[in-house]
Amino acid sequence: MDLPGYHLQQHQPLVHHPGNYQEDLINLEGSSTSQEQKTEAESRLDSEDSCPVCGDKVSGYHYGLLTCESCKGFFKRSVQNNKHYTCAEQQRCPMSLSQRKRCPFCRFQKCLAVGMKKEAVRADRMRGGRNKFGPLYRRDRQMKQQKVYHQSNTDPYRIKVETGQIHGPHALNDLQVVTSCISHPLTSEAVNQPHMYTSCMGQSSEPMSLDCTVNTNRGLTPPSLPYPGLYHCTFPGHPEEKLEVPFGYSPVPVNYTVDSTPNSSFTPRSTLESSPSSTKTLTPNFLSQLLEGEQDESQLNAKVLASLQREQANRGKHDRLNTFSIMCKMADQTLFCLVEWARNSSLFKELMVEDQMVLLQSCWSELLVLDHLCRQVTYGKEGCIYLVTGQQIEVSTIISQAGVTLSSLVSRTQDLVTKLKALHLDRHEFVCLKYLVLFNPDVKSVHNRRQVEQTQERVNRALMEYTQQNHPGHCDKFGQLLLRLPEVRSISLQIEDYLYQRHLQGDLPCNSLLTEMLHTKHS
DNA sequence: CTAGCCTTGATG
DNA sequence: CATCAAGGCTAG
Repeated sequence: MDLPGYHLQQHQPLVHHPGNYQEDLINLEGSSTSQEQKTEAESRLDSEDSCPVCGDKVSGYHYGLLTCESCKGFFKRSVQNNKHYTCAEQQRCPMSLSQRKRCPFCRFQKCLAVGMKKEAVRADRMRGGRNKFGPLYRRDRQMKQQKVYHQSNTDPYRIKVETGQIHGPHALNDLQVVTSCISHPLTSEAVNQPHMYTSCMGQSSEPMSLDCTVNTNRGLTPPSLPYPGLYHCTFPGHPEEKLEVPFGYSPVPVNYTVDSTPNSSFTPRSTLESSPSSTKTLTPNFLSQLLEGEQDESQLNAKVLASLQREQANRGKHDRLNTFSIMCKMADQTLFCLVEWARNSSLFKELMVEDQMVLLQSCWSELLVLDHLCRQVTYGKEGCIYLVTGQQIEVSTIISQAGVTLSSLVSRTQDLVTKLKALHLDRHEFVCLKYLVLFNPDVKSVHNRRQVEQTQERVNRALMEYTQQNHPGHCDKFGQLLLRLPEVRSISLQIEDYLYQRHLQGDLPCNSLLTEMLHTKHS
């Protein structure tokens, strides 16, 4: 079995057998030999100083980060000679010690994706001395030292998992830990924060049916509504939560006008109710009501994690989901929650169902990206990605094991996280951005364009007032937030392309809302 | 073209 | 003066 996109083998130059996810899982179940354990430990130690581009031995900081000598030279030649390579494949060639020579295009792309800096190649070819990245290297070194100290002392992930298993310290990388948590609920319970196992665990202990109603109703739905999954589905892990909207039902009269009843379903609320902040905006209740639809993160974590664990448990030992599939399932369930969020939103309910569908079809990936970004800004630690299950993966682990496209996606997204963290994006602003993305009047085939437009403008105004009132010192936070949206869109489009490619290769788990969304756009 | 080794020179 | 990231050189 191979692990598409996660070229584990590149990363483990000393491993005798190529990286094999299924084997990793089996090993975790206690069948690994001491030889295998040794190689895993070796590979873990290797990953500490292996080149993020090809996995070879690091020779020092070059052009912005720790790389090997050959990638340093390759990057230098490429930039100095202004090389323009082309890829004979799909621009996602694997990069490893043995394969790095095959495709200079993908190698160079990966160099850029992991963060090698063209600016560090000197135009004047001056030798010796230091450049402006000197301080960066020093900080990086300090950070790495702190991280090693932190991990060996306080990181609950590694310590708990490893004491639970037979492995010595650093035997597992983050991805293996995350996936093994899903495969071994008992282990992960010890691994994750205790608060995650409070409210949701008992809700549905029966086996999940992932091929819930997402696709099975396809034949029964009217042809005019090409998108059965969107409105006929249950949360994968919660069959009892059946939330179906009859297709003929439209909550708003056809002759709806915004001016006569601008927010019929948006009644002002008592001030006794939990208002998350003391905002003195003209529309404080409007914002707090937008915020009401937000799901509690720890409940969401537990729900998704439990659902994935159930799915994995129901699979045969040799039928386990691989890392990529697990990530897809996470995205799929997040997507499901986002669709639910929209459908439960009073503003959204005011739209006609057809418009609801085209809006969601148009912006689902942007909502996913926004949701991910908010999670990182709120919970993500420096250099880590916080998953919807509450688990964390180090960015460097992903980048070192991912293909070119995925690496660049992760890098772009992390750059955006950094910018949003610097802006101190809060929950109110995040909700507004979600609504701004959802109510996009430029979507083709929206019937009631004016209604969408006016809602978007209303949210936009609320966001502007909120940022001005709550961050008066931060000049133009509003504008800065809006300026991030084009990048969100761009990333989401790249993700759609990537996922569709993987889907065509049969890498995506079937029967998912995700694949259905991808199909709708490409049909 | 690749990649290992060599030379250079600002920085602390 | 040691360090170490730049660029240079060259056999394969």
